[in-house]
Amino acid sequence: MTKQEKRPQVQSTVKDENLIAVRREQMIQGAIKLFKEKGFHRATTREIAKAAGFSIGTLYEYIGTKEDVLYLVCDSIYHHAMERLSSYEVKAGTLEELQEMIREYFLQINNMVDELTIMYQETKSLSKEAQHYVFSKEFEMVATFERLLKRCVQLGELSMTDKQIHLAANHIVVAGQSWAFRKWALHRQHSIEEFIEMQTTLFISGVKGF
Amino acid sequence: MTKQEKRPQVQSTVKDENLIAVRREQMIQGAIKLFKEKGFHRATTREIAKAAGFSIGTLYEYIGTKEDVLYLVCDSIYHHAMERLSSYEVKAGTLEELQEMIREYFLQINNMVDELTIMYQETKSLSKEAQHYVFSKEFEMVATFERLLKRCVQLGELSMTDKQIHLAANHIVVAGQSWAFRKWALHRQHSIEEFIEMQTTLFISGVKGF
Amino acid sequence: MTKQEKRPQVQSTVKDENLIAVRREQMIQGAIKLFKEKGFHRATTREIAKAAGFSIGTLYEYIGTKEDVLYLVCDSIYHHAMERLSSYEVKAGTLEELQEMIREYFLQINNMVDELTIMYQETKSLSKEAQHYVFSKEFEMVATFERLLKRCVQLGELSMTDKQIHLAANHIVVAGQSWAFRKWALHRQHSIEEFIEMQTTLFISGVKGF
Amino acid sequence: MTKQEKRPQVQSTVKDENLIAVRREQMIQGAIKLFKEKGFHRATTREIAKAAGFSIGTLYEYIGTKEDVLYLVCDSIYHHAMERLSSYEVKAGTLEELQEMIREYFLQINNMVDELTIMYQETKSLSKEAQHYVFSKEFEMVATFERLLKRCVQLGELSMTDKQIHLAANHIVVAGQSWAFRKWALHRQHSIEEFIEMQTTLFISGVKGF
DNA sequence: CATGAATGAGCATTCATTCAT
DNA sequence: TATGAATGAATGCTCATTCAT
Repeated sequence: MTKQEKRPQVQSTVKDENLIAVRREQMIQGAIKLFKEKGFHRATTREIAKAAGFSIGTLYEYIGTKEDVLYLVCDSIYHHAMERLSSYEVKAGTLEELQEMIREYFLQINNMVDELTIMYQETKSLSKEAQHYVFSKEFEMVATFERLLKRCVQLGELSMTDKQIHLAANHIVVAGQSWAFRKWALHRQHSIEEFIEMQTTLFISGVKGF
Repeated sequence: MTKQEKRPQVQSTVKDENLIAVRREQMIQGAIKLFKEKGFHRATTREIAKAAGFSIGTLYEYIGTKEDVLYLVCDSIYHHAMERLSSYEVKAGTLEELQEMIREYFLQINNMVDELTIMYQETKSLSKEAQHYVFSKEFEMVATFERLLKRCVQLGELSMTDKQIHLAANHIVVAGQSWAFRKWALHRQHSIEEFIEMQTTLFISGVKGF
Repeated sequence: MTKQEKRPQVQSTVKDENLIAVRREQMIQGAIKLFKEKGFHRATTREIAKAAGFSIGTLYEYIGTKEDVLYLVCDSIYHHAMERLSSYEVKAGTLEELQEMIREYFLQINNMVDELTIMYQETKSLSKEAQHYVFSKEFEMVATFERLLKRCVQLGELSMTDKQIHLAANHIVVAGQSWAFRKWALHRQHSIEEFIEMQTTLFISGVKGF
Repeated sequence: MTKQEKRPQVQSTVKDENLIAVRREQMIQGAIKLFKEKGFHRATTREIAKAAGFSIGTLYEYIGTKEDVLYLVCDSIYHHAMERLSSYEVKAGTLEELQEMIREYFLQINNMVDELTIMYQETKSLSKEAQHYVFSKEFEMVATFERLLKRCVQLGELSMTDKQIHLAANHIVVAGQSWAFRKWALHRQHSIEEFIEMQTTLFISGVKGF
């Protein structure tokens, strides 16, 4: 099991937990829109507040630092994009299941291309602590694929060492991400379906080669 | 052949071309060191000047904008990292050549892990024009792998459609990059040699599956 | 009638119109004092803010550019100095009325010698747009004298062509201004009352000569 | 007689007086062209040097401060424009001579409208010392008209007190200057000949009124 | 809780002046 | 004498953060 990173806490002077959740959601949606356009650094806190629909003063009732907004955004993106997948419980351990999992993962990425692009580009602006937390979420995704591959190996569907499994899991995670961060190079020439199909073939044939 | 993008010009008030080259090199080296630590946005022009070994005034004798420093850095990195490889002329068109090419590419990335990480992370802060230029350089790298794969297909070593070739070329380029930008996930568990070997196997077996 | 120039707008991030008016007034008073001493170019925005009684940050909540301060100052000076006069409605059309008008105009200038000196000297530092606006205000002053002279001609008090009227109106406006911008040459030798009396004689006799 | 102001000295490291004169003339011509376009403050020393046809280093061999350039320019303009006139020796002392003198003065101004505009606008940027010097030159011009008027009074052509003479002399000097600094208001509607004729009439009739 | 005016440290950039060659 | 690279103080402006209302 993965070492469970503690979710960094974001300060708020407001008590009502419910309100906090609501306001932060507004904030996140506004910020995502803004960051897409100008990136984190070029977006000002005033703009973020405005995009969220409230005043700069209110913004600071719900966060401690500008960086908190970025963290909230990254956390939210990961939550929506990967939470379901990374808690996936391996069932059969067949190549079909692997294929299906890859498909789910790639489709999810395709659903959130812009959001994920933000995440990949801005993560480095987070504090070390927050960065670790985000990385740990991604690590869970890798771990999920590892579990699945390991199962396939156990069941004799594949033959791989642990190192190969680790690398292959990372590999598939990166391949998925590349659909987002290489949008400019890939989307013009391939549909998501083609991309999934080809990547799956490439990967499955690849790991069979081990 | 690739459409040749014009290299964006960086302004200088100094006339001596030689001196410009020298000072810019100092600047680039200092900036790389600095950007590694704090990233482009958090590095101030004064710090850049200091890291380069001269005053802020002198810095601005050799550039027009802070962004120019980033461009110079990216350009230099790409130049050193990829120039030789992306102008590679296909010879035999065998799988061995492909393997060798992959190896060269990955080793080159390993040589410049930190520099390339900077590049991948900061490119988006460049002006659209400079971004295009940098992307075009990367595109050349993809094109090189495409040429090689295409040759392999022509010679019957592989069987792939053009789309598959395009995707596979992108794939291998990304795989190489991941050694840099996923340092935190990969370097602890794999040596570069292992990484190369496994990725090569994965890739060659993969494309054979087409 | 004069073509009505649009008053150039000065940006502010503050919403309370009332507060804007108050702060700008502070700013104008501080700036006038400062510009008297060192002129617009040598006064720094920090000094302006300090003279206004607030911080540099606050200054920029009420203006967009340093130049805006100058515009605000010029506009304010003209407003206080000339607004009442330049909207003057001709009544009798006698030489007495003309004399009285000149007197009013000169006295007004005498009230604001320093402010007007600033205006005459710094106008050229305004943007073309703002310059036009200020010039248009001055043009109204000229036009007022033109209307008055024209009336005198209609009533047979004077005999002048339109060109002569135009020139004479400009002449009297300049004569008034000279009391401000030639302070060094005139104030030591003449009191304002003497100046008014002599200039009036000079002018009235002058135009009678046409 | 006028108190003779000492001409402020401009520092130079070069010994050859002849060369100094040549270089300064180049400098003045370049600077005038530049100041017309952007004014003194916005023109940089580098631009001045370039406009003069030599390097920034050389510029500073012939002046001590940027302000020296402005002083040199103002001095030169006054020299060319007024030297001849302000050393004028009164002859007959008739109204015809007065008229002729006014005409000469106005024509001279018309010849150098742009240069004089520079002078009127930038004088205030000079050091107090240099300002005094320039003012003293202008004072000589006033004094010349005073001498002429005084002579006319002596010969019974006019009847004026000393104060009236002083004011009238200032008046005519200002009237001439207004042809330059109110170019925008006057040149469109009047030719220089019309302007001279009307101003002369206005003035002569005016002073006759005393 | 919400607001938005106030703050001032911080930053990119400019430019007059110097001085080694 | 002429050159132009180097310098760094100075400046306009921004923006995260605070706090009185």
